[in-house]
Amino acid sequence: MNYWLVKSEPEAYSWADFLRDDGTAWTGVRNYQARNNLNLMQPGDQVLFYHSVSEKAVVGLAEVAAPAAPDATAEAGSPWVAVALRPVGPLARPVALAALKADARLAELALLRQSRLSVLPVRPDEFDLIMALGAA
DNA sequence: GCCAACGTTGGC
DNA sequence: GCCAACGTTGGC
Repeated sequence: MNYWLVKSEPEAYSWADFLRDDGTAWTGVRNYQARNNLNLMQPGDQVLFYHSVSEKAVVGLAEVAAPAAPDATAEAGSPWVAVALRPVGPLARPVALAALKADARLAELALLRQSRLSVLPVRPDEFDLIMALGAA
């Protein structure tokens, strides 16, 4: 079991949209490093859902429903892939970026080190801590 | 709205 | 193969 974090601008595709759709194909990733992370995802992996830009908080938990497959929104023959994600549930309390930065135990969190990457790995200890911070 | 970080493109 | 120019992302 591995842990990940995906980012979405809520104005483009929000957690509420994700719940409404009861999951979605995570298409549109056009960065090789992010793609490599998508390729490493396995069904059942847990995925933190992060709202970037306007909210800057982890808002929910998703899981991988299907592994990487060619991204249907990309040109045929292109290297881009998508995984299927399904919602697990919202965090009782969103965990703000500021809270992540404030916790010394998250100093190595990939999100903080590579703020522009949209699909990031999360260590098990980091995942547990973020889930604890997001619990009621 | 600005700017830093960083990936990509294209000229040489 | 290098590097300047440029575009995009995302925090502030």
